[in-house]
Amino acid sequence: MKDSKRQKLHAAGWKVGSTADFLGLSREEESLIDMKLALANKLKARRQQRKLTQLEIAKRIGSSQSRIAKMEVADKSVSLDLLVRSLLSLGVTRQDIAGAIGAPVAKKSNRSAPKRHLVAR
Amino acid sequence: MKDSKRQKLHAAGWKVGSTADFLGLSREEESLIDMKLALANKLKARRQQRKLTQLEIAKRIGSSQSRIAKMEVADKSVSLDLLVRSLLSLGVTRQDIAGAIGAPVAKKSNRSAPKRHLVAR
DNA sequence: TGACAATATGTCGAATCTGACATATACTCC
DNA sequence: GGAGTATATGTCAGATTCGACATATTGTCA
Repeated sequence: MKDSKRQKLHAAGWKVGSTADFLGLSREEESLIDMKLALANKLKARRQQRKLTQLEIAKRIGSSQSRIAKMEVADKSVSLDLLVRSLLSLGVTRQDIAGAIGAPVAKKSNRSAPKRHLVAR
Repeated sequence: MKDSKRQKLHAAGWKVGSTADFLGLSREEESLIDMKLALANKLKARRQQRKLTQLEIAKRIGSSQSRIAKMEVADKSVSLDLLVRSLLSLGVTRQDIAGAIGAPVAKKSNRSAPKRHLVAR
Protein backbone atom coordinates (compact mmCIF):
# COMPACT_ATOMS: atom_id res chain seq x y z
CA MET A 1 0.00 0.00 0.00
CA LYS A 2 1.30 3.39 -0.86
CA ASP A 3 2.29 5.67 1.92
CA SER A 4 -0.02 8.49 0.94
CA LYS A 5 -2.95 6.11 1.01
CA ARG A 6 -1.96 4.74 4.38
CA GLN A 7 -1.73 8.30 5.66
CA LYS A 8 -5.16 9.08 4.38
CA LEU A 9 -6.73 6.06 5.98
CA HIS A 10 -5.06 6.86 9.24
CA ALA A 11 -6.26 10.44 9.14
CA ALA A 12 -9.76 9.27 8.41
CA GLY A 13 -9.60 7.34 11.64
CA TRP A 14 -9.21 3.87 10.23
CA LYS A 15 -6.89 1.17 11.22
CA VAL A 16 -5.13 0.01 8.12
CA GLY A 17 -6.47 -3.37 7.25
CA SER A 18 -9.97 -2.41 8.15
CA THR A 19 -12.30 -4.21 5.79
CA ALA A 20 -13.86 -0.94 4.84
CA ASP A 21 -10.62 0.55 3.57
CA PHE A 22 -11.57 3.26 1.14
CA LEU A 23 -15.25 2.57 0.76
CA GLY A 24 -17.49 5.31 1.95
CA LEU A 25 -15.00 8.10 1.55
CA SER A 26 -16.71 10.66 -0.65
CA ARG A 27 -14.75 12.83 -2.99
CA GLU A 28 -15.26 15.83 -0.74
CA GLU A 29 -14.23 14.00 2.39
CA GLU A 30 -11.16 12.79 0.60
CA SER A 31 -10.29 16.28 -0.58
CA LEU A 32 -10.60 17.68 2.90
CA ILE A 33 -8.37 14.93 4.27
CA ASP A 34 -5.83 15.58 1.55
CA MET A 35 -5.73 19.22 2.50
CA LYS A 36 -5.27 18.44 6.14
CA LEU A 37 -2.54 15.95 5.37
CA ALA A 38 -0.75 18.50 3.25
CA LEU A 39 -0.81 21.00 6.09
CA ALA A 40 0.14 18.37 8.63
CA ASN A 41 3.15 17.39 6.57
CA LYS A 42 4.10 21.00 6.17
CA LEU A 43 3.89 21.54 9.90
CA LYS A 44 6.13 18.57 10.57
CA ALA A 45 8.60 19.58 7.88
CA ARG A 46 8.76 23.08 9.25
CA ARG A 47 9.40 21.88 12.75
CA GLN A 48 12.10 19.42 11.73
CA GLN A 49 13.73 22.02 9.53
CA ARG A 50 14.07 24.18 12.60
CA LYS A 51 15.28 21.20 14.62
CA LEU A 52 12.67 21.75 17.26
CA THR A 53 10.87 19.18 19.37
CA GLN A 54 7.12 18.82 19.52
CA LEU A 55 7.26 20.00 23.09
CA GLU A 56 9.04 23.20 22.11
CA ILE A 57 6.59 23.91 19.34
CA ALA A 58 3.73 23.21 21.71
CA LYS A 59 4.89 25.83 24.18
CA ARG A 60 5.51 28.34 21.47
CA ILE A 61 2.02 27.88 20.12
CA GLY A 62 0.31 27.46 23.46
CA SER A 63 -0.66 23.86 23.02
CA SER A 64 0.56 20.48 24.21
CA GLN A 65 2.98 17.92 22.87
CA SER A 66 0.24 15.39 22.33
CA ARG A 67 -1.80 17.76 20.27
CA ILE A 68 1.19 18.62 18.10
CA ALA A 69 1.73 14.91 17.53
CA LYS A 70 -1.90 14.58 16.50
CA MET A 71 -1.61 17.57 14.20
CA GLU A 72 1.37 16.09 12.44
CA VAL A 73 -0.56 13.00 11.48
CA ALA A 74 -3.76 14.95 10.79
CA ASP A 75 -5.64 13.03 13.45
CA LYS A 76 -9.42 13.06 13.13
CA SER A 77 -9.57 15.31 16.16
CA VAL A 78 -7.67 18.20 14.63
CA SER A 79 -9.38 20.94 12.68
CA LEU A 80 -8.24 22.91 9.70
CA ASP A 81 -8.42 25.98 11.89
CA LEU A 82 -5.91 24.57 14.33
CA LEU A 83 -3.54 23.48 11.60
CA VAL A 84 -3.67 26.84 9.89
CA ARG A 85 -3.33 28.80 13.11
CA SER A 86 -0.34 26.72 14.06
CA LEU A 87 1.36 27.19 10.73
CA LEU A 88 0.79 30.92 10.90
CA SER A 89 2.26 30.96 14.39
CA LEU A 90 5.36 29.33 12.99
CA GLY A 91 5.69 32.08 10.43
CA VAL A 92 4.41 30.19 7.41
CA THR A 93 2.77 32.59 5.00
CA ARG A 94 -0.75 32.44 3.68
CA GLN A 95 0.67 31.89 0.24
CA ASP A 96 2.64 28.92 1.45
CA ILE A 97 -0.43 27.51 3.11
CA ALA A 98 -2.40 28.01 -0.06
CA GLY A 99 0.36 26.27 -1.96
CA ALA A 100 0.17 23.23 0.27
CA ILE A 101 -3.60 23.10 0.04
CA GLY A 102 -3.66 23.33 -3.70
CA ALA A 103 -0.87 20.91 -4.42
CA PRO A 104 -1.45 17.26 -5.25
CA VAL A 105 -0.98 14.86 -2.32
CA ALA A 106 2.50 15.80 -1.13
CA LYS A 107 3.91 12.34 -0.87
CA LYS A 108 5.63 12.33 2.48
CA SER A 109 9.22 12.27 1.24
CA ASN A 110 10.24 8.78 2.26
CA ARG A 111 13.35 8.20 0.25
CA SER A 112 15.40 5.20 1.36
CA ALA A 113 13.37 4.41 4.45
CA PRO A 114 14.53 5.39 7.95
CA LYS A 115 16.86 2.47 8.23
CA ARG A 116 17.46 2.53 11.91
CA HIS A 117 20.30 0.53 13.23
CA LEU A 118 21.38 -1.39 10.26
CA VAL A 119 22.07 -4.31 12.52
CA ALA A 120 21.32 -7.88 11.71
CA ARG A 121 18.57 -9.34 13.75
CA MET B 1 -13.76 53.11 6.37
CA LYS B 2 -12.91 50.70 3.66
CA ASP B 3 -15.20 47.81 3.03
CA SER B 4 -12.58 45.14 3.48
CA LYS B 5 -11.72 46.56 6.85
CA ARG B 6 -15.33 46.71 7.90
CA GLN B 7 -15.71 43.10 6.84
CA LYS B 8 -12.74 42.08 8.89
CA LEU B 9 -13.98 43.81 11.99
CA HIS B 10 -17.35 42.23 11.60
CA ALA B 11 -15.84 38.79 11.18
CA ALA B 12 -13.72 39.33 14.25
CA GLY B 13 -16.92 39.85 16.14
CA TRP B 14 -16.73 43.56 16.61
CA LYS B 15 -19.34 46.18 16.15
CA VAL B 16 -17.90 48.79 13.89
CA GLY B 17 -17.24 51.84 15.96
CA SER B 18 -16.03 49.84 18.90
CA THR B 19 -13.31 51.79 20.59
CA ALA B 20 -11.01 48.83 20.27
CA ASP B 21 -11.25 48.72 16.50
CA PHE B 22 -8.10 47.04 15.27
CA LEU B 23 -6.14 46.91 18.47
CA GLY B 24 -5.31 43.47 19.65
CA LEU B 25 -5.64 41.74 16.32
CA SER B 26 -2.35 39.94 15.85
CA ARG B 27 -0.89 39.36 12.44
CA GLU B 28 -1.84 35.69 12.62
CA GLU B 29 -5.38 36.36 13.71
CA GLU B 30 -5.72 38.83 10.91
CA SER B 31 -4.40 36.36 8.36
CA LEU B 32 -6.82 33.72 9.49
CA ILE B 33 -9.70 36.14 9.25
CA ASP B 34 -8.58 37.19 5.80
CA MET B 35 -8.61 33.58 4.68
CA LYS B 36 -12.06 33.00 6.08
CA LEU B 37 -13.35 36.14 4.43
CA ALA B 38 -11.90 35.07 1.12
CA LEU B 39 -13.66 31.73 1.36
CA ALA B 40 -16.86 33.34 2.59
CA ASN B 41 -16.89 35.69 -0.37
CA LYS B 42 -16.23 32.81 -2.70
CA LEU B 43 -19.11 30.88 -1.23
CA LYS B 44 -21.46 33.78 -1.70
CA ALA B 45 -20.23 34.46 -5.21
CA ARG B 46 -20.66 30.84 -6.13
CA ARG B 47 -24.20 30.75 -4.82
CA GLN B 48 -25.22 33.95 -6.55
CA GLN B 49 -23.63 32.83 -9.77
CA ARG B 50 -25.89 29.81 -9.67
CA LYS B 51 -28.83 32.00 -8.74
CA LEU B 52 -29.62 29.91 -5.73
CA THR B 53 -31.08 30.99 -2.42
CA GLN B 54 -29.39 30.41 0.94
CA LEU B 55 -32.17 28.01 1.78
CA GLU B 56 -31.52 25.92 -1.30
CA ILE B 57 -27.80 25.78 -0.61
CA ALA B 58 -28.51 24.86 2.97
CA LYS B 59 -30.58 21.84 1.99
CA ARG B 60 -28.06 20.77 -0.57
CA ILE B 61 -25.23 20.67 1.93
CA GLY B 62 -27.28 19.61 4.92
CA SER B 63 -27.24 22.81 6.89
CA SER B 64 -29.60 25.65 7.64
CA GLN B 65 -30.31 29.02 6.07
CA SER B 66 -29.04 30.86 9.09
CA ARG B 67 -25.75 29.04 9.07
CA ILE B 68 -25.26 29.78 5.41
CA ALA B 69 -25.88 33.44 6.12
CA LYS B 70 -23.28 33.30 8.86
CA MET B 71 -20.84 31.56 6.58
CA GLU B 72 -21.19 34.22 3.95
CA VAL B 73 -20.10 36.92 6.37
CA ALA B 74 -17.48 34.69 8.00
CA ASP B 75 -19.18 34.98 11.36
CA LYS B 76 -17.00 34.22 14.38
CA SER B 77 -18.96 31.02 14.87
CA VAL B 78 -17.96 29.43 11.57
CA SER B 79 -14.87 27.33 11.19
CA LEU B 80 -12.51 26.98 8.29
CA ASP B 81 -13.54 23.35 8.14
CA LEU B 82 -17.16 24.24 7.59
CA LEU B 83 -16.34 26.79 4.92
CA VAL B 84 -14.08 24.40 3.06
CA ARG B 85 -16.51 21.50 3.33
CA SER B 86 -19.28 23.69 2.02
CA LEU B 87 -17.26 24.90 -0.92
CA LEU B 88 -16.26 21.36 -1.79
CA SER B 89 -19.91 20.33 -1.63
CA LEU B 90 -20.67 23.01 -4.17
CA GLY B 91 -18.08 21.62 -6.51
CA VAL B 92 -15.36 24.16 -5.94
CA THR B 93 -11.97 22.55 -6.45
CA ARG B 94 -9.12 22.37 -4.00
CA GLN B 95 -7.09 24.50 -6.34
CA ASP B 96 -9.78 27.15 -6.37
CA ILE B 97 -9.92 27.10 -2.62
CA ALA B 98 -6.17 27.41 -2.45
CA GLY B 99 -6.40 30.31 -4.84
CA ALA B 100 -8.82 32.15 -2.63
CA ILE B 101 -6.76 31.50 0.46
CA GLY B 102 -3.56 32.70 -1.10
CA ALA B 103 -4.92 35.77 -2.78
CA PRO B 104 -4.67 39.23 -1.24
CA VAL B 105 -7.85 40.38 0.51
CA ALA B 106 -10.42 39.86 -2.23
CA LYS B 107 -12.08 43.23 -1.98
CA LYS B 108 -15.76 42.39 -2.09
CA SER B 109 -16.46 43.67 -5.60
CA ASN B 110 -18.51 46.72 -4.84
CA ARG B 111 -18.51 48.51 -8.14
CA SER B 112 -21.17 51.21 -8.45
CA ALA B 113 -23.09 50.31 -5.29
CA PRO B 114 -26.29 48.24 -5.33
CA LYS B 115 -28.49 51.07 -6.50
CA ARG B 116 -31.84 49.57 -5.81
CA HIS B 117 -34.78 51.38 -7.21
CA LEU B 118 -33.29 54.34 -8.88
CA VAL B 119 -36.27 56.29 -7.81
CA ALA B 120 -36.23 59.76 -6.46
CA ARG B 121 -36.98 59.88 -2.81
C1' DT C 1 21.63 -4.22 27.07
C1' DG C 2 19.62 0.08 29.82
C1' DA C 3 18.65 4.79 30.34
C1' DC C 4 16.90 8.84 28.52
C1' DA C 5 14.62 11.87 25.02
C1' DA C 6 11.15 12.24 21.51
C1' DT C 7 6.97 10.94 19.67
C1' DA C 8 2.44 8.47 19.68
C1' DT C 9 -2.03 7.20 21.64
C1' DG C 10 -6.02 7.24 24.88
C1' DT C 11 -9.00 9.80 27.77
C1' DC C 12 -11.39 13.71 29.84
C1' DG C 13 -13.60 18.22 31.31
C1' DA C 14 -13.91 22.69 29.24
C1' DA C 15 -14.35 25.47 25.20
C1' DT C 16 -15.93 26.05 20.65
C1' DC C 17 -18.81 24.97 16.63
C1' DT C 18 -23.12 23.12 14.62
C1' DG C 19 -27.92 22.74 12.85
C1' DA C 20 -32.18 24.31 14.09
C1' DC C 21 -35.50 27.43 15.34
C1' DA C 22 -37.51 32.11 16.18
C1' DT C 23 -37.51 36.46 14.79
C1' DA C 24 -35.85 40.79 12.75
C1' DT C 25 -34.51 43.30 8.79
C1' DA C 26 -34.09 44.05 3.79
C1' DC C 27 -35.62 43.64 -0.85
C1' DT C 28 -39.14 43.27 -4.77
C1' DC C 29 -43.30 43.61 -6.80
C1' DC C 30 -48.08 45.23 -6.87
C1' DG D 1 -48.62 51.44 1.58
C1' DG D 2 -48.77 45.81 2.09
C1' DA D 3 -47.65 40.91 0.93
C1' DG D 4 -44.26 37.71 -0.19
C1' DT D 5 -39.55 36.19 -0.44
C1' DA D 6 -34.68 36.42 0.83
C1' DT D 7 -31.21 37.40 4.08
C1' DA D 8 -29.50 38.61 8.81
C1' DT D 9 -29.16 37.99 13.82
C1' DG D 10 -29.85 35.82 18.47
C1' DT D 11 -30.15 31.73 21.09
C1' DC D 12 -29.62 27.01 22.52
C1' DA D 13 -28.82 21.89 23.15
C1' DG D 14 -26.01 18.52 21.12
C1' DA D 15 -21.70 17.53 18.69
C1' DT D 16 -16.93 18.31 17.92
C1' DT D 17 -12.44 20.03 19.10
C1' DC D 18 -9.40 21.83 22.54
C1' DG D 19 -5.31 21.60 25.97
C1' DA D 20 -3.83 18.68 29.36
C1' DC D 21 -2.44 14.67 31.49
C1' DA D 22 -1.07 9.70 31.76
C1' DT D 23 1.02 6.29 29.53
C1' DA D 24 2.87 3.53 25.63
C1' DT D 25 6.00 3.23 21.89
C1' DT D 26 10.00 4.39 19.32
C1' DG D 27 14.60 6.28 18.56
C1' DT D 28 19.39 7.30 20.16
C1' DC D 29 23.47 6.81 22.48
C1' DA D 30 26.84 4.56 25.52
